[in-house]
Order: sequence, then C-alpha cells, then structure tokens
Amino acid sequence: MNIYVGNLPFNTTAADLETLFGEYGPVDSAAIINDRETGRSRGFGFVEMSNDAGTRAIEELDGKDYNGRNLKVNEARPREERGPRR
DNA sequence: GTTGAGCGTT
Repeated sequence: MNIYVGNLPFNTTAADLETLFGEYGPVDSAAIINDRETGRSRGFGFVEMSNDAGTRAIEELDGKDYNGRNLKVNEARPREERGPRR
C-alpha cells in the first residue's frame, strides 16, 4: 500500500522513514519529498509496503510524537499524472 | 511547514 507521512521534521530522511516503518513490516520503498525547484525539504514523504504492515504502521505511527512533531500518517492519495501545474 | 517527478511539449 501507499502511505503518506506528513508533518515530518525537515531533517528527516528517506532512510529514517524506512527504519521507522521497518519496525512494523518490510518497507518496499521510502521517500522524502523535497521541493524540486528549491531543493528544500517539504516536510513530508511516502512509504510503500504491504497492506497489513502498512495498516499496522499507520495505526502505530499516526498521531504519534516524533522528534517533537505530531506525525500524520495515512494511506496516500492517488498522485495526479502530469496534470495542472502547481 | 500537509498528498511525490522530471522533461522540457504526450
């Protein structure tokens, strides 16, 4: 499943996400989203893993305190395909 | 600090 991870500290990396979610199951892929124009962190990321592991991770990590921030973890919404420029 | 891209014109 696709998982959205928001409200992350700007110092969080993809490796951190993989480690974090890896505690609940095998991580297929983890990525931190950075602004492609400025290269600065956007403060959120995505993790892909099996449905059962993802569900568990969401239950355990959503709303949890991480590095002083309240994590937002949910199933990711479908990413639009080359649509309107933002 | 809230739902990903990059390439340049499918």
